[in-house]
Amino acid sequence: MPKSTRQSQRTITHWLMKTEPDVFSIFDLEAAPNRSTCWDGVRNYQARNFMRDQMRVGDPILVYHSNAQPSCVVGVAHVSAAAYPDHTAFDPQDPHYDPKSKLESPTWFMVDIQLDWIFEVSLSLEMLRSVAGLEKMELLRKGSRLSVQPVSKGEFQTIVKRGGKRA
DNA sequence: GCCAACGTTGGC
DNA sequence: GCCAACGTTGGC
Repeated sequence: MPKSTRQSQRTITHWLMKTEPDVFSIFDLEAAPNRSTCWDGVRNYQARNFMRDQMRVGDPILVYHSNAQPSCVVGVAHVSAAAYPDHTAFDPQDPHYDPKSKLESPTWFMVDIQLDWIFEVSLSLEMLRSVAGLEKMELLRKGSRLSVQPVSKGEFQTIVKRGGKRA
């Protein structure tokens, strides 16, 4: 997409973001200053484009624990800062270092997210597969690997309703 | 640990 | 531009 039209028509307003709880869990997010963090380390172009070109401050996010036992949607956050360059790509010591990302023309971007609430009930993939209205959800597609992905408003509301709010 | 499904790389 | 080889993600 040409730069001039990158941000023209916005079609997505709700999101799901994956994190491995062994690396950074929703409880780490809860414990972070201001219950917020920069979402660094995304190294996939489609996911980057979503963050850079579509996400806006305030957009709601489902937080998903991948590589967990079982993997679950665990709570709700929102975008608290729009996309800016991911500095971890510039640092040779960082595991997410990428030499092709230059200070003057960064390849990788990140947003900040802030926790809203943790679900009373974690929602596993197995459970979500049985919920009416989620048949087309990207997360439930076989082979789905996108770490930042769109969620429809309906899907979002259905999931939030099931999750409840932890006391 | 296995392996399917993807994304990226690089030879041609 | 094609595509085989390779690396990664992530459920199970």
